[in-house]
Amino acid sequence: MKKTYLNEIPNLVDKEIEVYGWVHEIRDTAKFLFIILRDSAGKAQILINKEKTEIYNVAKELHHEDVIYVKGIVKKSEIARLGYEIIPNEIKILSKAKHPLALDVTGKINAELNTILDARYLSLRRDDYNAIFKIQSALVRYIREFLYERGFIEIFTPKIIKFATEGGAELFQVKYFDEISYLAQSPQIYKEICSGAFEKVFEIASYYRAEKSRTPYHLTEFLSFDVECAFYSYHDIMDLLESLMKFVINKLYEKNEKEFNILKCEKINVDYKFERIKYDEVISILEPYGIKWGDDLTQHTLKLLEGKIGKKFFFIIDWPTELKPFYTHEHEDNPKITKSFDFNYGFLEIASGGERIYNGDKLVQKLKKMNLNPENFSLFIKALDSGMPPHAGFGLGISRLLLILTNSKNIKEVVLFPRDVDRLIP
RNA sequence: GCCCUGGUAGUUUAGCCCGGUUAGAAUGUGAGGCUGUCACCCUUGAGGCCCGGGUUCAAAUCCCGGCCAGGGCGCCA
Repeated sequence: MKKTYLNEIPNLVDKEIEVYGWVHEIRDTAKFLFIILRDSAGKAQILINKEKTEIYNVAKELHHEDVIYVKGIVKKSEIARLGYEIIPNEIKILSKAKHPLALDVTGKINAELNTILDARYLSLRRDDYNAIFKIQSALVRYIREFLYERGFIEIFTPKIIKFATEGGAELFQVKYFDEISYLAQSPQIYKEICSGAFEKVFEIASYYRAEKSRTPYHLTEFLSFDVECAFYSYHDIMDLLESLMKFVINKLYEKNEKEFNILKCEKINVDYKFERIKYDEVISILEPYGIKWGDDLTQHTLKLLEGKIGKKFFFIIDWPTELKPFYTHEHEDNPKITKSFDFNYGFLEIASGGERIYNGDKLVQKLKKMNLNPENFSLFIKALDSGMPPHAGFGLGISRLLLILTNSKNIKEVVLFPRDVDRLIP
């Protein structure tokens, strides 16, 4: 016989099955011992009659999170709240859990975030965290589904890089044999180069920033979803991102209802046109708060904006040139602003992108203007000089999106093994 | 890096303001009991004041420093 997964048992009434899983709950009454068994697919009640001493002698030794094997008959039950139960003919303990455990897997006694992270080996077994990461898996799957359907090529770019190229975010140094290298903070130039060959590319991977940020939204290692498309304008890219978001979120609500029910989080409505608000308009909305043109929009500022326009998905477009990275393409008729966008849900930035400079000479000019060394970009400049089409793209924070979808409070909750300024373990 | 708040059994939490109690509870864990439980229930045992210094006859409680955590800010292609 094969392992039966616990979600299958309603179809196996009166059949003998073999199940494997973890002891989730134990209730000990006068005549019966009730074990709630949990596996990756669901839960089932094991009903043990204490008069069956052979089985009871094994079962009375059970503790929370012990791993067991049960062979038994599935019975429909009016009394059992799950509707079905398993009457065992044999129980084996495969792996003992040493007590006390670091946290309560049933979630009846909650644990602090720090405890939850330290004991990820247990908190991932909790229904809520389990659901979050099943949603993450589905989210990535639907992104791939959407893009493969539209002729995109998935790429894998290097995470160990030679040059600390830009100002801005600090990079982690890595000893690379006899030279110094860095952990990539984005696939930017590599995905642009790839778009010059494949036209439409994407990558889902982790990147690194050595910033001592202590916020509920920043990590030193974060999962990014990057897209780059040749012959796309920034409005084309926003169209793509908007339809992708609608597809992915609707599909999640359709296919992963079980997980969202466990999390008890309200569905986010995406059934509207995602507004594209010009940076200029944002400034005029925020003028009463002393925000002026040229200011970056901090989280605090964006919270004020959310208060004005409400909590929804929207784009902020046409950012001042000096607020955007060196590769961002300016508007031809007004070089003070760029063909760029941020994509937000309320105050939280989820993605940013835009059109890129695709002419080598222009890029060199721009690098010099920003006090960056063109020599460090020689590969990229050659690529631009070798027939680089106009192109645009974006980078999206997967965990920030997951945070919103699962109504979580801290990004560390939705990352399996988060890395922040103070946490390198587990 | 700055500001605020906190740190009490494995976990979660009361007590702290107003110093003196066998430091209380829940859950988990050991023992026993209980008519099918479903946050089962009942009896009973074990288990705790972050670290260092100070004030005081006396510190979980007040003060200072450290470490750790959470939040706010800053930093942040």
